[in-house]
Amino acid sequence: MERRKLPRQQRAKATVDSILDAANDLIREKGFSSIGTGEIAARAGVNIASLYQYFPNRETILFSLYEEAANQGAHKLNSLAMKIVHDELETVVPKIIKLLLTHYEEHSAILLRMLHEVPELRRATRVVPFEKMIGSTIRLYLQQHPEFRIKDTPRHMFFLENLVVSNLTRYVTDPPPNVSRSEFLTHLSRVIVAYLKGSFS
Amino acid sequence: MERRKLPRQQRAKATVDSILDAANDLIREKGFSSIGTGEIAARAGVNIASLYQYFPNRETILFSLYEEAANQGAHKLNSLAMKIVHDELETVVPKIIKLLLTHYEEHSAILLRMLHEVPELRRATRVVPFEKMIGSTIRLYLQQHPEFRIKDTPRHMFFLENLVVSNLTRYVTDPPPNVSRSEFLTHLSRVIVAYLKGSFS
Amino acid sequence: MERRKLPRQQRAKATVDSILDAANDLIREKGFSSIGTGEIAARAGVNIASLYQYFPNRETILFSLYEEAANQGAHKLNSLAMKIVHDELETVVPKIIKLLLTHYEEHSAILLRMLHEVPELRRATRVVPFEKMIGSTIRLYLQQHPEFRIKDTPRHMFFLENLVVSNLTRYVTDPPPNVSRSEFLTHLSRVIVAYLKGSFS
Amino acid sequence: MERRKLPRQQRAKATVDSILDAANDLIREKGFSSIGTGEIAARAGVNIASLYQYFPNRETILFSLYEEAANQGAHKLNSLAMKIVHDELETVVPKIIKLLLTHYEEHSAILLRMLHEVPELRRATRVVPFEKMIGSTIRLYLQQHPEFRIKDTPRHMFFLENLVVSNLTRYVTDPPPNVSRSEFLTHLSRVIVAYLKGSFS
DNA sequence: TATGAATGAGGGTTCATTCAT
DNA sequence: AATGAATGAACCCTCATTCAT
Repeated sequence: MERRKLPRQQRAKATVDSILDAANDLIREKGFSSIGTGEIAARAGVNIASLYQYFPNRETILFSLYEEAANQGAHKLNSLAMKIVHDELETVVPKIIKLLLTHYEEHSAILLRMLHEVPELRRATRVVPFEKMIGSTIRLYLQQHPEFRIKDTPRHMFFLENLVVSNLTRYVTDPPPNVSRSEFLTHLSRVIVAYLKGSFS
Repeated sequence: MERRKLPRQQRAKATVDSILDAANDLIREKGFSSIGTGEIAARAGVNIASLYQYFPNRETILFSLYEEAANQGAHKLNSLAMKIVHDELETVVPKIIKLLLTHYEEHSAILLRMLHEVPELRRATRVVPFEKMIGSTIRLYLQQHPEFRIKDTPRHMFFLENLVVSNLTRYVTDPPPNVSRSEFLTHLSRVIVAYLKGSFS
Repeated sequence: MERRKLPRQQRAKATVDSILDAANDLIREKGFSSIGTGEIAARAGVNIASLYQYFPNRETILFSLYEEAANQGAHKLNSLAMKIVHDELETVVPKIIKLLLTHYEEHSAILLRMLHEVPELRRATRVVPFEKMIGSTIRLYLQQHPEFRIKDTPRHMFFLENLVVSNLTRYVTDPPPNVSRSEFLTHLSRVIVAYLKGSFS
Repeated sequence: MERRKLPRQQRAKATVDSILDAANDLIREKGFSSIGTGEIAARAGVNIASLYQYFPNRETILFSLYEEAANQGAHKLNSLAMKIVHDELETVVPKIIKLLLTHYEEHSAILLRMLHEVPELRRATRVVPFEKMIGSTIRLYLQQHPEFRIKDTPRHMFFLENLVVSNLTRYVTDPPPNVSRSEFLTHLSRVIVAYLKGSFS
């Protein structure tokens, strides 16, 4: 699951990037299971053997794609969280949710469909699902705000994480008719805030 | 996508069933993408050409499997809903949720993983996802209870359906540690009831 | 190393035979390492997938070829040996040697070059080298003729087997100029007889 | 088939040597057909392109290896032969045989397996098989000892050369159980002497 | 009807060798 | 002179599906 060798020269970096880009494009167009290494190489304008100099097998290409999108998202998420960690809850949540929605929209194929459609990836221990990263951020937030009635219990973490991830996921992959983006964001944020404030227990 | 011919004779029925059973078993063991028609036929003790006499292609087998599990679930769901439609909300919801959880647990491979891992199926118009069936039941219920502050608006339907389905789904496929089944059921039901009673708007 | 399935119908037997024949021809023409499954199938006029229905991998094809040539030779050898077992040594040996030479000549590519050039075959435990079969026959003969001064000791077996096999082998693969076939046969037989009679010990 | 350029500098000589050594090691470990140029270069700690600066193709590397082992053996053989050319036959033969056995044992992979397993080498006209070198020495010896009843006829050369080479070869590659080295050497020498003295004609 | 046989199309991967810096 | 990068050509093998008895 490791890359085979790291590109040292500029030319090689370009090759690797074009491979990754090509894979990305093809995934958006055709899904995962139907694309093959040959097709990726062809689209990238790269010899198939070159592809295999940097990626030991097909899976690793997909894995790299996911890793990149997830890490980038986690980075954005954490940056924002750091900045607004001391704001009011009603302000924080919508901002976070909006950022996540945007990121999911930009990388829906990779982040949302890939782990589902290629279950082997999930089994690859090195893959840390983006959802877990979101969960970590939520947990961190809760720990720094002991005033919430909702604590870091397994149950609440489960529901919270799911509340966030599943609604975003579904809004992107299976968008409901007649629900505008802002309407969705507002409502979801409100539900989350209500949950955090413990309107249920 | 239609079955090729309906089995009129007893023997043919048995053949079809053995194919479906074999597919079911293999799916549980190895997932979807890795199982092939030859393997299914072999496991079923049926000649590969016979298999193609009843199923025009690989997809149809999977489709039949899904259809059966979904319809059976919908049937159970509706039966229960009819019986308790006039009970109190706090009684109705946990019963429904429990039934759904049980059904999902029994058919997790088919109902939860298959549509995700085999995206072509989702595109097949004839497949009605079980989630939609759940949505319909919810909608029906809402229509018969105009006293709820939550109405049958697209937004509420979206959140409600998702609340139910995603939590059940995730509880089955990615069970949280340290959250007991009954704890989960209770909490989920409570959240749903709260949502229905409009604790958020 | 087992054949994958046995041909039951006449058609299938023909397919298998044509594969084996094609492989045989190609081996004579080009050697072993350079021929591939695709080439064999093409030459045989058979689809590559059909080939793999009867042979699980490339090696097995070569193996089958060897097995057939070796078994056929062993059979001829034993038939002859049974017939003349009670004749005089000076009569027996030339007949045996001539038979072996003829068999080697007919199957030189398979029997003489294959085991050398494809060392994996030798490691395949199921392959019984033809040379061992010859050795067995020699041993059997010695046991039935206790009057010889040469006994069935490891050392004598080693030399005898080698005397027979290596000279025949080399005569076929690397024929000496100016040594006629009959001259070779006569001389080799004479040496063997001398060795059997113990002109050395 | 020529080396591409002769190494003039010290560093280049070292590079060539490390390539040859690496190839040698790999051959002992894995055989011939399975080792590739990339592997050799990696093991030698040399860039693959550098390798191709000294060897125009894969074959040449193997060829160089053979050439070195064969020439070294021929040299040892001739040195010894010169020294003892006037000794008694019964003394000469065992010494020669022992030297050859030792040399074969030390270079069995190269001298015994390589020409067999890589038939292209044999076809390369520049390769003079070690066996031919042995044959030459035998012939030379016979010419200098006209008192032997065995003359330098094609037939006798064929048998003699084969007697020596094949027994040594087989003893090394396929050692018989329960035949000690010294027993083998003694017996083989005795047979050779007997043959030279014409105990058969 | 049921079964053995056949097949087209592709899919992942490797290797010897050459190019460009 | 030495190295990282690139590549063309294969090769082994599998699978969904159809044919023929």
